Amino acid sequence: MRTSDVFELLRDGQPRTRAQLADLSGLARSTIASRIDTLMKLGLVAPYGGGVSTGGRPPSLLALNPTAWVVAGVDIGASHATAALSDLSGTILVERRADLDVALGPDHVLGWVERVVAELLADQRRDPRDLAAIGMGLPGPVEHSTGRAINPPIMPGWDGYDVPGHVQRAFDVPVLVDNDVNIMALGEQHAHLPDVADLVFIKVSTGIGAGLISGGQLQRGAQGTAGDLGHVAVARAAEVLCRCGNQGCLEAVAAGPAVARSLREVGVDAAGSPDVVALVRSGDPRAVQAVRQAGRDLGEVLATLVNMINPSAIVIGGSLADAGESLLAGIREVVYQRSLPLATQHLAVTTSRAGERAGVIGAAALAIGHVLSPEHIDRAGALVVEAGATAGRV
Amino acid sequence: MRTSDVFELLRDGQPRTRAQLADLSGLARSTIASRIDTLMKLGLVAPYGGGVSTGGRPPSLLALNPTAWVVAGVDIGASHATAALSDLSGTILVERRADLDVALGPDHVLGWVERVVAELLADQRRDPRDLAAIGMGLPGPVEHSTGRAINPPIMPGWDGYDVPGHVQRAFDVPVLVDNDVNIMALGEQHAHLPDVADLVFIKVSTGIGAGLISGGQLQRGAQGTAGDLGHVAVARAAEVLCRCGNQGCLEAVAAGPAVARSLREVGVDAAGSPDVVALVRSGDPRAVQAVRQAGRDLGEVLATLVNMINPSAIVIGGSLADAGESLLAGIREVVYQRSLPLATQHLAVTTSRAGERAGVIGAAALAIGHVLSPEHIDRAGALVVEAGATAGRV
DNA sequence: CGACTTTTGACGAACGCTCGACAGAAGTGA
DNA sequence: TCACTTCTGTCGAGCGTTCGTCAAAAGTCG
Repeated sequence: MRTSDVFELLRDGQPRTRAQLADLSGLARSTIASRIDTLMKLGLVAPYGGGVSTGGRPPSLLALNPTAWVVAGVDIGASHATAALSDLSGTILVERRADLDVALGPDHVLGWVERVVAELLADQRRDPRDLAAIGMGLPGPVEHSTGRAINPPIMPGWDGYDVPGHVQRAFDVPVLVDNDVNIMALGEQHAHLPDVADLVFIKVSTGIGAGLISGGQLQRGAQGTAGDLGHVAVARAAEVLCRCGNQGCLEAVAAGPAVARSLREVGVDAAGSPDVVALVRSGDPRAVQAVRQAGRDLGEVLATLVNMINPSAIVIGGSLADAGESLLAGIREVVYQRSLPLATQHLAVTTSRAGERAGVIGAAALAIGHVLSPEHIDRAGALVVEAGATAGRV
Repeated sequence: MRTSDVFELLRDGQPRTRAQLADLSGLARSTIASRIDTLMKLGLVAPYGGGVSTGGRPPSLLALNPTAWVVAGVDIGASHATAALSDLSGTILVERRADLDVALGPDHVLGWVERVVAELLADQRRDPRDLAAIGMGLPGPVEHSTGRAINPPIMPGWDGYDVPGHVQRAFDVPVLVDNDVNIMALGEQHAHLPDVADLVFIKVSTGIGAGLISGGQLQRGAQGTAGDLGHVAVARAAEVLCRCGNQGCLEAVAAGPAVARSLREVGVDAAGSPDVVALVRSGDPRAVQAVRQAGRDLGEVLATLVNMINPSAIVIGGSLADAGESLLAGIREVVYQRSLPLATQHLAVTTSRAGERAGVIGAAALAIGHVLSPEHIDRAGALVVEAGATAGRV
């Protein structure tokens, strides 16, 4: 069948003529035509304006049609949840956010997810059958291959729960689940496209975690616990006891609650990340200093990370990242001093481009990556051909 | 063509009958038969003893034939070089080692390589055309995609040199080049097969470097400099000046020369790693203590690495690794204390299984991975079919 | 030793994919 | 308006792949 290899040529979003596709693929124009036909039946490819005539009939430009299907991206946090609908280019069409305690358990939370996704579909006047896949992020360790949470610390009732199974009773589509920080890393990668094969996303809020994208692939590690930065040792935390029971953890000095605590110790009233951020924005020098120091502590760990996995971008997100340049300055200060020049010469250290939406964008990207994979396209193409279907039903 | 998907079923080395292959692949027995025929013409698959009859004609077992082709694995060190011939299972058939200064330049060194590989082929009475590919490791940063060294510190004359181009004038086969530590990581992965998708190899000798295999893939990073452990900061080195010009580098306290220096400071005569290892083996308590401390320093960095990329095995190699358990004990002491239980519960910290041969085994594995890739197999299969060739010539 | 069972290799039919050709459509330029 | 150019879509021919069948081969079992 190999419908997918023609699709791959259009995957970059650039419109092309049939002749160009034939040249690029080496196939005959008529072969291209029949495959384009399949893709147009699926709705994945659509005419894109008219081409410019060179003296004869003008060619028709063809391009990926991002509106063929929609996917849902869901970001479950500890105390809130966001669900969004996205087209196939990763553009968020509609979004809904709610306060929702993950501790209410999977039945309650997934019930909300299913209800809201159905509402969003209705809102967009899309047939539920236009939904091609669902991506979801959970605030704890997830076994990506099965979509189950494993020993999550803050999610009572979720351990080993079959999340895809539950959701698929409502929507019979692929459900991809991953850790929320991994999801956010994917979201940032999407915001930095094209050409970011090696990106590290750091989330600094109540805890500290990282999502690692290396060689274009999300790295999950042997037990799926890769990216656990929070409990790496840093010098300044040597005497500080962490909630994990160990001493010296990064999280114990650089996460939101730790920075707030350090401010309280010098008489500033701050309860958590939001207070700290507000103080920094108001220009409070003690808060700026405290955040910058947290950045240095973080930078100590990131310098090691840079030497080891040599990313091209480090993106800082999470609630404390809203403190902006103060945090970045501390990080850069240490990273550029402690890492090798070769590794840092093209390294960008920035705050999140996707912001609060990183999670849902990444969840949608995970779903899109699945449905636009060659295997999925070929499967869908074979179905539409054999059925002689009239529209993009799969 | 898709000869490769049948080959993939035999890739694990297990012999199977045609009927089993048909079941596994879902193809008809007759289809399997014709593909097996192609693979047997290539020599890649051969009859493997006889099967057990279940009442009728006994089936013939088929298995991958590792002797169909040979590959060369070459490990270039700073002051010595090793070249080996390997069959397709990664078994080293013959090996030659020589003192050879890499600073003599690419012409001299690659001349040696080409001469020795030709000799080894003659030694094994293999036709030079049986050579399918060459894998090579160089002691410095390498751009793997082009096979060129980039800004190598200890390889004058090699910067930007087209290594594959030179070698291919002597042997017209694919030439894969990589960093020597990456190559050794591949060698260890081969020695730990099956099922080591996440392995970190650490080489401790004059310097300290790491080869990272994550998700089954060698991770090279954005500039190809991933795995640079030597210049990560550790607490104990804070005041020590490193050859890189920075202070606090791991290498400055835990590499071979650093350990030797620390011994000289307490009056023990030791020039480098070999002396240190000899002293440890003789039971000198000061040397044991010094090596163990180097292990602790290393462990500090590795604990961070374990939390971040969550490998299933850490393998220690390089000349200082010959000091054995003393070094490992120091590493384990810190890693198991500083890393999260979830990440360490299935973590193995061991010395190299492949030992001095890790480099050539890994270089051979790199070459084998290339020639047994589906693309290469299909290309070779198409050639043998269209040519109606009589033997496994490609 | 002969009947039976199971595998093997060969063969021809069917199928699907790919290609080139051709007629029609949609513009340009005189 | 007409000749010319270029693109589109359809169609039949050709080709390779895949499959089922069948006779021969190579065992087991009574």
